Amino acid sequence: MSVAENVEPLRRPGGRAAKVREAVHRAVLEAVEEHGVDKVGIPDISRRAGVRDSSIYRRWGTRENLVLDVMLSVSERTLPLPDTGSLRADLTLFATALIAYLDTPLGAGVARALAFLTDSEQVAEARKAFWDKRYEANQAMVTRAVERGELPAGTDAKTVIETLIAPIHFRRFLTHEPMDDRFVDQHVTRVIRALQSGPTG
Amino acid sequence: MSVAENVEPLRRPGGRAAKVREAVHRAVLEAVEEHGVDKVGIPDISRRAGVRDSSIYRRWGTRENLVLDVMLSVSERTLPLPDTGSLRADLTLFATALIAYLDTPLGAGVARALAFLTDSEQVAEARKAFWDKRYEANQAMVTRAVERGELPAGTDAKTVIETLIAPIHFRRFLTHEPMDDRFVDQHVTRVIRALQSGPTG
Amino acid sequence: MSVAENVEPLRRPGGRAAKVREAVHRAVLEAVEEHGVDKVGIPDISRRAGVRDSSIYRRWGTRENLVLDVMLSVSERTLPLPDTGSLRADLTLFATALIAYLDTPLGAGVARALAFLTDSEQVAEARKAFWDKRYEANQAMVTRAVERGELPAGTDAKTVIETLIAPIHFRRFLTHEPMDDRFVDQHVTRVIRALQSGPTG
Amino acid sequence: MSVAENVEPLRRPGGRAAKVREAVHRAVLEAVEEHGVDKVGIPDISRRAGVRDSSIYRRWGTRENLVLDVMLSVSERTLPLPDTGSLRADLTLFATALIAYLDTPLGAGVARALAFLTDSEQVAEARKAFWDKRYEANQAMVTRAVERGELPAGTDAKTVIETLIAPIHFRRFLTHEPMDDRFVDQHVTRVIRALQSGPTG
DNA sequence: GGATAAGCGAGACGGTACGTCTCGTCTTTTG
DNA sequence: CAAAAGACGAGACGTACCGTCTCGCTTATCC
Repeated sequence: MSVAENVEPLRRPGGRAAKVREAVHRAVLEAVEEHGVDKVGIPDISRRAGVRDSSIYRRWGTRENLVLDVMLSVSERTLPLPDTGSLRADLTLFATALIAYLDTPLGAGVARALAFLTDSEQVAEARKAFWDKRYEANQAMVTRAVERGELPAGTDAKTVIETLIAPIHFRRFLTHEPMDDRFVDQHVTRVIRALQSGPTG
Repeated sequence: MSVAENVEPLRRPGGRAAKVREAVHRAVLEAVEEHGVDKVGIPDISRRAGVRDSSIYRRWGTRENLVLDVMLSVSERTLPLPDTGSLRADLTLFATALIAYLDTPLGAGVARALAFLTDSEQVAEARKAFWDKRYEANQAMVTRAVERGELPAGTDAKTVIETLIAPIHFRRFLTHEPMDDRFVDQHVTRVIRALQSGPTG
Repeated sequence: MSVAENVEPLRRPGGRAAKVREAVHRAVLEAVEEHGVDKVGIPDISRRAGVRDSSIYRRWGTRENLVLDVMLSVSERTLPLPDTGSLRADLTLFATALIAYLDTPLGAGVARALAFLTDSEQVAEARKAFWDKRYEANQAMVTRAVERGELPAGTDAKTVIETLIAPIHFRRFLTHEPMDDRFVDQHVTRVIRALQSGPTG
Repeated sequence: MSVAENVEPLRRPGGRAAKVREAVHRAVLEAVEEHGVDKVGIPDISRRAGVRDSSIYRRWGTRENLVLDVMLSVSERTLPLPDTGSLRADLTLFATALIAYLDTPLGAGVARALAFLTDSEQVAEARKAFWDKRYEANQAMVTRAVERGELPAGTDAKTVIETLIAPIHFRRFLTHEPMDDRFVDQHVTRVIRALQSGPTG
């Protein structure tokens, strides 16, 4: 049971309810892009959307629910799934796109929201769903590499993706270190090595 | 010039100033451990420390400054620097300790604070200092491995540490996936492979 | 447009808004009577009225607005309008009543508030309205005296009242000299003489 | 026992004590002229005078004492004592000068301070002294008029002055109505009439 | 198509955090 | 050791935000 379903009264599209929902969603995205996810306040949203704050509270209950709902509805926008015929090129492209996306207020907002919203049943669920989808979406990239013999048979797609994206998120959100093409290149090299069979220390 | 220096009037230890400082620091740590870093409010701190909120504002100016100061003053507590004679064992021990530390309210608090405090000159500085120290503290582990021939000559210590800790932080703060010994073992294996010379895709 | 109108959301009497308003007004009057108008603080009012300070700020914005609003709403309570058939008796009665009223915490409070509130558009307006009403309310006293021939035709009512009340306020607020019946008697005598035609030096 | 004596440690003039005193006095006058007597704050004074606030507190104890002390030391500046040979002209000149003086920040400040400082033994004393001196200073004006036969023998000087200045203070401090030459002229006329023997209603 | 139920606009309010400012006291440091 | 320097305690002031509630009206839905 997703937050959205929990929270969204299913009404005929185009009706008043839908209009309010869209206006508010748009407003939240706008606000997130401007000030970051933890500065988004209901009054601001209310003004931007031209919707009374009481209506927002009636529908979403709390700021957190609202933000979460919007973030999830937006998490659909998946990153490009490269298919160049080479694992190295695929990973490089994907990493570059991810870095660019995370520099987007939206990209950063979604990740931050998922990461740092106060924990609750719903948030945990939403988070899991989000990352599951992320991992799943990029499975093909790995499958193809295995088929091409670039990765050992039985390689776990999720592990590959995680190994690839973890340091990127780490730099982006924890250390705030910049990432240039050189970093991406070396990082991809390490990822590929990490996934080969070979010496284990 | 660190935040702490910027903010702390250097007075004779044991004097009133020092007493207030200590009480407030203790209170912040307590509060961080209880509710997490972003729920720490001045009134709460004020009550816990038995220090007037106005005194806190006089000294630290804003909540953010205060939290940052405390987090930094605590960042001294460095993690153990294992020296078992084997890179694999060293990394395993370190990773395990890190995971345990990050499950500590304090460990989580420090990282979250550094990661998510509203950006400012000071916060950026403090963050850089924190991570620099982290990386530097663990340099010996790598140096010794290189000397033992477990890692190629010229291996960058920072890269090793980053490769090791990034996925741990990623899981801890972004995906919130649990990490058991098996994960650590496989992860360390990947890290060691990643740092060898070998196929690059 | 008076402060009160500016500030008072006209809501259904008996509703919550009205209850809050009344509680606060009552509290302000109480406080004014106890400590004088310039010691009335929002926290005190808030406690007395059992109304959150934030609600008071929402409605009145500043302490000054609140005090002013209350003072004005109270300025309705007009002094008695004597009609004894004799100007001298009328003035004496009125002066005596005024002196008694100004010794009231409320009377003193209103006058002091009007006199010494920090100047602003609104305060100036309110002050003018207050005194206009005061002067107007007592016009009849003069009109009747003129009709009886006790004062020259064309005598300005406001001048009469001002001549009567100015020294009373002067003593009450500036010199703090006491005023007894003898003072009133002599004062009224001088007022009546002052308003006759006659030698002008 | 005056406030000043009570409060001023008698030190050698020209010494450091005297310097501080002068600087603070000057600062208070400056501040009074700029913002009015009830907005004068110790921090402001402290900055202006280049004297630590704690030094001010050590010497004067409270803001009120300080203001009072300064106001009194300044109350010496007496208004001109006209001597034109005509009561009417004397009163007109005096009234005009008074009005101008009360429009001065200093003039207004002194009167307001005396009128509205929180009541206390000392304030009451100081107030009485101030007005006594005021009345006394202008006695000659009346004496001469009596000698010239412009006022009845036995006319009380204080009454004359009070009758003259009360409405001026009333307008200046209570109603805030402006006073022009025409007002002064008519007012003086009324004062003179009021003090004659004649009909009393 | 008219009754009815759901939701919205409007406007407070309670509760609370934040940060600024002032007054007067107290301690620490310095000449 | 006394005055200067510098907090500190106490508390008012005003702003902003979150979440709740009430009331009246407009829409959508349903009989």
